[in-house]
Amino acid sequence: MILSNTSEYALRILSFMAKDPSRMYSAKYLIESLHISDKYLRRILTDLSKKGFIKSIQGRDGGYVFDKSPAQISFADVIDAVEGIEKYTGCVLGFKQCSDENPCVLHATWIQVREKFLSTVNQARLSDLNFENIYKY
Amino acid sequence: MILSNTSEYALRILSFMAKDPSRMYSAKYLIESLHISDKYLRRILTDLSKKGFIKSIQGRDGGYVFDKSPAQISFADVIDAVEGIEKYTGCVLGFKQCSDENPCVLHATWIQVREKFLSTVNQARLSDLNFENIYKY
DNA sequence: GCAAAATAATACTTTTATGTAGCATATTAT
DNA sequence: ATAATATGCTACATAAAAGTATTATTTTGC
Repeated sequence: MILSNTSEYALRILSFMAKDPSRMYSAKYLIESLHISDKYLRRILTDLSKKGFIKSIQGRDGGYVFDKSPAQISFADVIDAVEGIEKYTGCVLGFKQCSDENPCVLHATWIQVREKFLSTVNQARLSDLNFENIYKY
Repeated sequence: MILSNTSEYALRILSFMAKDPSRMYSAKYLIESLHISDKYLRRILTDLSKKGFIKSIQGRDGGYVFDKSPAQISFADVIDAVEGIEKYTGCVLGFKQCSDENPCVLHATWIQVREKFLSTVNQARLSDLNFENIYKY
């Protein structure tokens, strides 16, 4: 249920940028706003660029802009890009052969949670967030 | 969504024992049946004993038996005992001040997943499993 | 009593995720 | 041109989770 720190940071960055989705954000500004450590944040930004969510503008006055509309980016896309979604789709007991046809003892219970997770993260888009509170810390 | 290996193993052990909940299981037999590494499994068994789910019977012909009825043990109890449930109850973006009253930008979306997770693991009991398949690997 | 067979405790090793440092490369305002 | 200010890459450092080894303790059958 908990995402990795890397996914958490990636979502934090992109959802922050989504408030004003056409402007450019320098890494420096993101570091100051989001309080994620410099190099780690830069690595995630590079990753998100490679995966096509944002694009980098190098050189003086450079930064990052969305390369794809936030309306086209689901939470699942982001999670999958930075850590892989497979981790969240497997058997809760770790059995590789577990499936609807060949269920483990916890399958019927767990599938409810997993389906809710997958349907939610697949449907949720960066364009549809509540920007009343933008936490900084 | 994914549990830690330790939680996964704890659930694997207890759900295995729940098939025949009054018998005694030696660590040796559990190792052979569940293919969890010897020392790691023993540590989890010791943990589960201390937390009162099972009790150990020492000495020759010893082993482990349920100390509490499987009907009284929810998935949440097990997860909480071995790794703490707090990890699964916090803000998806890691904001400590995030709450229904003071939501982060992803709160409304994520709360659906979290509530489903929590209600499921709180309600599910070790006594109500489908024992058609017991995987060994 | 004592050997056998079990659990218990402690400390160590390995692996993975997270975080950091330093240098290389790219672009543009001047 | 070039200095300034960005991003990009590679390798290293730290922390936490996972897994292992060793030795101690407990109980029972004989």
